[in-house]
Amino acid sequence: MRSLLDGLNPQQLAAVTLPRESALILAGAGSGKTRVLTTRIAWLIQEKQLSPMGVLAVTFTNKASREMLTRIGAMLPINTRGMWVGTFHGLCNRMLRAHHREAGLPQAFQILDSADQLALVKRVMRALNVDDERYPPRQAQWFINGQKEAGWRASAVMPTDDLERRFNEVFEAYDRQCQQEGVVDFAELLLRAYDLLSRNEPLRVHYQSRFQHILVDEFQDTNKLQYAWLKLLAGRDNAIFAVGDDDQSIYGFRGADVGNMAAFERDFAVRHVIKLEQNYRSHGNILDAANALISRNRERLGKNLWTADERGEPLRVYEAPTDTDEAGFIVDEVKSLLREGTSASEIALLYRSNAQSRVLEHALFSAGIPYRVYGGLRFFERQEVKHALAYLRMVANPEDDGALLRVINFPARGIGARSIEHLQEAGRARGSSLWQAACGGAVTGKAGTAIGGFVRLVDGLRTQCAGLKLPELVTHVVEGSGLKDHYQTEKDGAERNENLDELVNAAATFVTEAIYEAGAEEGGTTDPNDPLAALSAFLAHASLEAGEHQAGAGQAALQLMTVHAAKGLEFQAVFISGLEEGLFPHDNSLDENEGVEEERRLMYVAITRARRRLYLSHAQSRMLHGQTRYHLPSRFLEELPEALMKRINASRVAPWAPPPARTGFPPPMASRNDTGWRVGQNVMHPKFGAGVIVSAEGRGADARVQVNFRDAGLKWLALEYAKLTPA
DNA sequence: CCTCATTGAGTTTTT
DNA sequence: CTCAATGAGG
Repeated sequence: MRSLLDGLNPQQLAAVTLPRESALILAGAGSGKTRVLTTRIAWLIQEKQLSPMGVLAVTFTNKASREMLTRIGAMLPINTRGMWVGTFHGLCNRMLRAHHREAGLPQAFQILDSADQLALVKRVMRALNVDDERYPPRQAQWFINGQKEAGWRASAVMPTDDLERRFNEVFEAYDRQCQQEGVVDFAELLLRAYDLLSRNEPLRVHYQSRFQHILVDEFQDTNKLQYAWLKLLAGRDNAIFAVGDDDQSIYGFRGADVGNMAAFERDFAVRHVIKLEQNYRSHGNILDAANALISRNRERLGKNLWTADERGEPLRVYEAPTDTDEAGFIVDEVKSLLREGTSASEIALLYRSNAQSRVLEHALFSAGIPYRVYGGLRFFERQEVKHALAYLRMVANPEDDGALLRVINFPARGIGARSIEHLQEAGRARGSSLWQAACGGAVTGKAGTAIGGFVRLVDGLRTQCAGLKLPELVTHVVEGSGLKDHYQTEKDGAERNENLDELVNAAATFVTEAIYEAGAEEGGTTDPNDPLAALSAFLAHASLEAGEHQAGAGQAALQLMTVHAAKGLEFQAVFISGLEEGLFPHDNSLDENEGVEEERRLMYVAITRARRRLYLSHAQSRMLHGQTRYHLPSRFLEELPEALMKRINASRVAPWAPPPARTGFPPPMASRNDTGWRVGQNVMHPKFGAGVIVSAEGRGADARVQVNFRDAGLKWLALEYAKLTPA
């Protein structure tokens, strides 16, 4: 019989078979970290007679947790359903559903996604009369999430300035409103689960004695609250097996704290730190480039990837005059890769920000190459789906003001802004939900009649749905709400109605596949046969897995995504485009603490996605926000060893050839000025260093140019005095 | 109350 | 440029 441990290298084997004690596994890119995680779980169950229910395995994405379950299922003859393998949010949701009473939540509590949350923040701010010019709702949302992720409620926050004081008032009112409506945001799922365990000793003891082994994937991405939750579950006796890579920490901007790795070593007196440094993914040149780049970072735990594989090809570097040319180059190369037999789905086009996908898409579309963009609008975030979900939320819990506001006048039934304001005033006056205000006939007159119609509609749906199974229930709501009819008559409604049908399918799939895992927790109150519980579980699924339900996923298509979205994936050939100062590294990250280091890690992640071939490209000029912008090549290009690279265009494009005119457009205002310098030209200044000319004006003694310096920023220079040299 | 036009802002993002 | 959010007019 084939052993679980066959084919593991010594480090992997050591990690998999560690005794029951906390350990940190530093797993480099492509070093087989998922294999180690899943094999350890299987090994514990098979060789150490650990019950599958004694394992808690946490990941960040649904995809990763599904992958883990699939692999465990392939290794062991057990039913993985019901195992506690999931995302932080998914597992907290599960815990809160099972103990909603102890957690102070209604049985049918709903989960707000970011958009729902922002809407609620805005609503609260309006109620508090907060000036949204001085206090932008987005920032308030960011503040609230930041506090929660650090483990703080509004009552515990010590505001340091006026802005924070105001935001904290919003925070407090927001949480009160959430409680009244019976809704929780993503961060609240974690905070509430943490509070539940820390306050409820019997429950804590119960889970602590159950989860003898806790395994954490992508540990470098945990935030303070997630770490605290893990510590609570670990208690004194349980072992945490943390797998992570500090070099791939790219979510610092949203609260991930690499410091948790050091804290973990200290707090858990970790004796075994195992480094997985053998890379099974990339050719030598690619790996060397990645190593050279990341060695520039100061804050590292230290790790050097190596491969037994051959050196492979050099990295191909291309400098294009414009973003359009860059896209054209990429399309040409893609075509030849496809001709050579590389599968389209094995080719990835990566970029730093989503806005950059447009040019690439345009070029690919014109060339007739099938592609798929990740990170677009997700299924459960589509307008029509959100509307249907809002009706479903009203069925599950009519106190949900957010859901009510979304659909009270959709499809239009004559309830305008004024009527809604009246309703909100009434709700505020009685301290009740909008639904109760509406039922109580708080608004009179013509508007009252319309509102009454809405109340009867929702009441009708609620009674009619009482005995229905989930898929029928969804069908009934989609039709009974009038959404179907509404989109039937709208001109672009056909696709929307297809998505509504797809929602019914999603509900049917959910029932057969997912629901029973959530039910029947010991000590819990969730009954899988209770239709309300089923509906709540489905709605939670919709919030927590917004992205997973995508059409046309399986087809052979080129993969377009941001570098962030590419983490964890690998491809035969990878293009990293837009390697320009200001874009990658991004301007907005440069002034942040360690911002450049995080950008560099991002670049490291990008490089290490490639197995065999890696293209790096940049453009001298680029359309950004409707304007032509000129950027210097990214510093990251200079940080890669020249010996590993092949500049494939050196002969084709002279350094300061004017960008060719685009057909149908006036030529970029580059060439025509009297200063003797060209916009877009790279220059050197004795004091300010490297820069690029952004604009130029005047002549003779008045001639001056505006230069964007990499380090010194934007400057106007009088050419009579400035010692500018071409670079 | 609804539709069209103007204005303004615009990293990365999973849950 | 392109989307979202406001404001004027039907």
